[in-house]
Amino acid sequence: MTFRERVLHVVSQVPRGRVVSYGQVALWAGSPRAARQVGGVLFGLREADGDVPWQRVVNARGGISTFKVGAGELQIALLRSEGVEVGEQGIDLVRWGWAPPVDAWPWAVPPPA
DNA sequence: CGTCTGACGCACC
DNA sequence: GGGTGCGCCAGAC
Repeated sequence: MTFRERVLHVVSQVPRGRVVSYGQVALWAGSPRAARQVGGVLFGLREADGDVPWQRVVNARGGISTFKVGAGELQIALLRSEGVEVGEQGIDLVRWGWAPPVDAWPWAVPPPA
């Protein structure tokens, strides 16, 4: 299982109409400080990777971070089409942010009493 | 192996 | 509010 595969797995779990930050994806992919690498993975997405909802990944402040020409507009359009409110300031993560089920967190297992 | 780079994040001005 | 600097680490060379 490569880092890239874990990232795509995590992103694929984000439900329609919700968003997560690069940092969170990195965290859940097992590399808490590898937020930049998450961006690198999404940057290199191909059709062969299937329907990965890359548009649901935004930066920690709810902003769009892609630099690919046109991708930013596309991302905003896709998010709005699934109900996410994208304002001038970006997205309200408190409202649209998503977190995976607690039992999906390997390190979230509470220590025995 | 060593180096470089960057869809980030955060601490500081 | 904004702008800058730097640590981060997986992957490409």
